[in-house]
This record gives sequence, structure tokens and C-alpha cells, in this order.
Amino acid sequence: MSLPLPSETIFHVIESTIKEYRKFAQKNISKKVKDITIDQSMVLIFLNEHPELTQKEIAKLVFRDNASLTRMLNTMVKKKYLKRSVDNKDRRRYNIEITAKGKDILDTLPPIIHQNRNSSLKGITKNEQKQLEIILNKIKTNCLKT
Amino acid sequence: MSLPLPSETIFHVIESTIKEYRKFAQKNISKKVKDITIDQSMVLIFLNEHPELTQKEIAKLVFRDNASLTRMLNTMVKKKYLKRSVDNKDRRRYNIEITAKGKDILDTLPPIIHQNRNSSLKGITKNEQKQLEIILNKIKTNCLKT
DNA sequence: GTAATATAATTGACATATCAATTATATTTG
DNA sequence: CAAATATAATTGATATGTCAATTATATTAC
Repeated sequence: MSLPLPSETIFHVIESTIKEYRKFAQKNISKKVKDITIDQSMVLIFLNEHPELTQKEIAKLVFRDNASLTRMLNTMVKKKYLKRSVDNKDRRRYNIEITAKGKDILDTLPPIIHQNRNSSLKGITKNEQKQLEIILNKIKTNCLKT
Repeated sequence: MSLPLPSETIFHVIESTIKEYRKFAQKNISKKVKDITIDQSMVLIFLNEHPELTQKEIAKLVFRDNASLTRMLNTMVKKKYLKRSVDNKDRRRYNIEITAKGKDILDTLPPIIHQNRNSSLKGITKNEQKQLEIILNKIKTNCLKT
């Protein structure tokens, strides 16, 4: 009746799965685009779709805290994927702009991402994906409730 | 027919779930034990059960790379949870020993961990957990194959 | 048995993670 | 409208993540 080891729990399975997916996705992105991380790619994609996002909102979308996002954006500005300028309507905020270099990457990414998602979900039915989502959301809700 | 945003994918659900679980678990641990992280707790638990583990093996169990584990162990030695000494049978390795302070923590943790796992899995049947595991393992296998 | 190779762990360099404190600006309230 | 409060983002401190290079020791092959 002793507690199962962390490695014997469902949480270990969840964590190892997402980590393997990230490694897999990063590897495939790196083959075509040097010098960008998955998270930086996601930031580009979100900003492209929703240019008006605040840093706080982006942080939430990529599961980072604000401090972390500030530093990520600093890196991305240094690498010339982004430009930042103070928002004149609310001077606490920044307008974030994707540079030509950033746009280039955005053109290259979609087929890679599509392929990543497809091949990692190969053999998994729509219904299974639905099930997966339902069960995971239950766990998440439980964690948020207490 | 454009690519769904990262936030609309199953990977986002997986990642957000494990992050919420980690936050939840960390919060509950911190209430009782100051100054230890989930990962440090896991290292303690694994070492307690399998004292002969090499750093490389521990790293794998907690999904870190060797460099990262070296630094984690340094912190844990500095905080007096662990002691390290060179292994005389293989002088490239270390024997890692849990101190009295580490043992204390190991006594405190199990009920907290038990509670964390239970309440986050509340309302989820054994069968659902099985399903979850099967589907996630398929994804993981796909990522490792290619 | 020595040279070549393999393995365990560390280190350096840099990016990210996270908390708490701080700065700068906006909004609310008395 | 001035003081109090709230919000967006940054900064400092410290830990971790990751890659590539390095150190130290073991193992293998000639």
C-alpha cells in the first residue's frame, strides 16, 4: 500500500508525452529554420493572427509568466524577428510588430507544423482525440478548483 | 483550411493540463514543506527507493538532461537534502546519500502527494485513466518513431 | 598493455522559469 | 482633481534547460 513512484503515474505519462512531442516538433522545425524555438514560433503565430495581443495575453497562450515573456521577446527582438514600440493609446503597453525576417519564418512554418501534428497523431481517431481532451480537461478542472 | 492555432490543438490541452497539475501539486507541497520544488521532491523519492541510481538514470526519470540534473543536485546538496561522494567501484560516478533533513521531507511528502493525485483525478474512472494512457502512449510512440 | 573508444559527470554560454519587488502609466474614488 | 488603487511590463536574484565542449575514468581492441 505504498505510494506509486512518480514514474508509475498517469502524470508521468502526460509529461513524457508532451516532452517527446516538443522534442520531435523542435527537431523538425530546426531542419528547415535555424535558430528558432517552438515557443518563439508559437509567439510569432499568435502575433500574426492577433497583432493586438498584449504581452500578458501572449504569456498566457504559451503558458509562461510575464517576466519570462519579456525576456523571450527581448531575445526575439535581438534576433530581428520582432520590433517593439510603445503603444500611444496606453503607454504601459507595447505594440509588437513582426519584421520581414519574422514573416519569412511564418511562411516556412505551416507545412512543418502541419506535418508534425499529423504524424504525431497518426493512427489516433477523432473520437480518441475527443476522449483525450475530455479526460484531460477534467484533470485540469480538478486542479483549478481546489 | 488554414492551420489551427497552437491553442486550438490537443497538444495545447496536454501541456496546459500537466502545467496546472504541477502548479497545483507545488502549491500543496509548499504549504507543508518550505523551499522544495516538485522536481527536487521527485529526485528524493526516486533516490530513496533506488539509492544506486546514477545521475544519468535520475535525469531520465525526471525528464531532464544530465547538465540540468547536475545543477539540481548541486542545489539540493547546498540545501542539505543530499550528500555526494565518489563511487569507489567506478570513479566517474557519485554515490548520492539522502541526509536526515532529506529523510524528514520524505516522511512529510507521501500524504500530500497521495492527496494531490487523488483530488486531481477525482471523478475519473480507472477505465478513463487506462484510455488516457493508451492514447498518450500512441502519440509518444509516433514522436519517437520518425 | 597501450591507443582508441566509450561512458559519467561537469562546465560554459546562453535562454528560459519564477518569485518578489519595482517602474511607469491608467483608472477609480473620495 | 489629488490620492489610492490597479494594471502592464521590467528587473533582480536564483534555479533550471539545453547544447556543445571538456574532464576524468573505464572499457575495448589491436
